[in-house]
Amino acid sequence: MRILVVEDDVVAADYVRKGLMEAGHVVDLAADGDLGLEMAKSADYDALVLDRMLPKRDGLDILKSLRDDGDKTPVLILSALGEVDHKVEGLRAGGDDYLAKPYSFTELLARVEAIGRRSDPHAAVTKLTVGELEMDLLARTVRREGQKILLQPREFRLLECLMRNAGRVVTRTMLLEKVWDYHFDPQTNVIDVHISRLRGKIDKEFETPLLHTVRGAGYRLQV
Amino acid sequence: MRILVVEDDVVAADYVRKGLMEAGHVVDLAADGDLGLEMAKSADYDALVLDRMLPKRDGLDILKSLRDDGDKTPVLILSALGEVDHKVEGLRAGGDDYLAKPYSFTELLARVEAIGRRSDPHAAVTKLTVGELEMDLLARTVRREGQKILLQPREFRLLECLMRNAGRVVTRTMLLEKVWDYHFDPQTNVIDVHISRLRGKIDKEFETPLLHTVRGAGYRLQV
DNA sequence: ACCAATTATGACCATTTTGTCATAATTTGG
DNA sequence: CCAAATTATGACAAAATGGTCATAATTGGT
Repeated sequence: MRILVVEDDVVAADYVRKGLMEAGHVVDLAADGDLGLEMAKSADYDALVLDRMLPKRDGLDILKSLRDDGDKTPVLILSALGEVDHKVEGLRAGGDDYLAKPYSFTELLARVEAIGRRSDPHAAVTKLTVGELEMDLLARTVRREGQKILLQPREFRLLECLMRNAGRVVTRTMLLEKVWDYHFDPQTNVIDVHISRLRGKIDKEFETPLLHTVRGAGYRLQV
Repeated sequence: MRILVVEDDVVAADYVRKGLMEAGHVVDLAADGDLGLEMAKSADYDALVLDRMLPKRDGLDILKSLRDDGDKTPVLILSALGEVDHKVEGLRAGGDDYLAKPYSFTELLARVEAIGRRSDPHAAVTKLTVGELEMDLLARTVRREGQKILLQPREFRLLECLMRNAGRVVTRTMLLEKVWDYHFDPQTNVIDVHISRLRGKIDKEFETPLLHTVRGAGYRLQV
C-alpha cells in the first residue's frame, strides 16, 4: 500500500514510517501542510495519515481541500486533542478515522490498513467508456452521446470485449474465445456478420466511427 | 441512509435508533446475532452498527461471515472492551471503525455517517446471496452450492428480483412490473410458468427449496 | 372429505436471436 | 490498374427463448 504521512514532528514521523514500512507498505513523508497537500494531490496514495496540527496548513484544511477536489483517498487523522468533539469535527470534515495521541503503533497500523483496505482493489468495474460510448455492465445498457442503443446479448458481449480492450487490436481468435467460447475456428464468418450488425447500431447513425477494421489482424475500438 | 443496528440491550438499541432516525436515517434493529446476520444478508444496508457481545452469535462472527460472502457494507463495531488490542482485532476482522462504550451519541452518529459516506454511493452491488444460492450480476452467473446453474435472461431477471427482496414476499404485481415491465395484468399465467421453470433449475436438484409459494400473495425466496 | 380457488407443469406455438451462405465491396501487392 | 485476398452485408434458415393454453396438482375453508 502507498501511504502518505503528513507529520511535522520528525521523531514521530520517522517512527511511523519505519513501522509502516516494516509492515510492507511504501511510505512518503511530508513535513508541513503545504507540501502534504501538494503531494497528496499529485500522487495516488492508498491512504493518508494526517496530523491535525501542522505548520503552514492545518490538517483539516488539507482534508477539506482534498474532498472538495473530489479526492476520496481514505484519511486517518492523528491528534493530540482527544476530545470527543474534535473527533467529531475531524470525521465530519471527511476523515475516515480519527486517532488520538498517544496511540500505540499497533493500533495505528490496524486502522490505516482498515481504511486503506476499503478502497477496494476488487471494486469491480461496472461501467465502460470509450469516447462518447458508454456501457453499463449492471444495467446491461449501452448509449452513445446519451442516446440508448439496444443490443442483442451476443452483440453486447462482442462490444464488451472490444471496449475492455479499447485502443488495442482484438483478434478474431480472441473474439471467438471470449465472445463465443469457441476454442477452434468455426470456419464461418460469424464474427464478420456480428461486427456488421454492431456497426449498424453503434456507428451508422453517428459522425465518426469507433469500430475500426485492422486488416489481417482483427478489430479495434477507438475514438 | 439505511442502517442496521445489531444490539441486544433494548435500552441502548432504542436510544441509538431514535437518535439515528432523528438524523434522518432509516433504522432497523436486530436483537441477536442470528437475526442480525440474516437481516444484514437479506437487505441492503448502507452501514451496520454491530455490538461486539451478542447472544447467539458474536459480533465479530457476523462481521467475518459477511466479509466471507463478499459483503462490503461498512461496519462500526461497538464494545464495552476499550482495550487497544480489541480495537485492533475488530478492525482486522474487517470492521471499518471501532467505538468503545461508553460513547457519546454525537460521536456514534459522526462515525456511522463517516463510514457510510465513504462506501461510495455509486459502488454498486455486484453479488447477491441467499443461503447457498449466489448470483453474480456482472458475470451473469448463478450457482447453488458452488455448482453453476444456467438461466435464461427472463429467469435471471426473475431470480434477481426475488433475491433482492429475499425474505420478503414479492407479489405478482411487483414481478410484472420489475421483471416484465408490464403495468397491467396480462391475464395469463406467465409468472406461474416462469416460476415453475426457475424452480426446476434452482430447487429441483437440491435438498431444501428456497423458492416458497405464499398462497394468495406471491412468492418468497428464503433459506 | 369435498369443493372452489389457486398454483404447478407439460405441450405447443410465435417470436426473437443467432448462425450460414451467397454475393458485393474493399483493400493490398504486383 | 488488376487480381487475389479479405471484409461487408442482405437474405435466409436454424435454434433458442418466451408466452399461451389445457390440464393436473395442491391448498384452504366448509
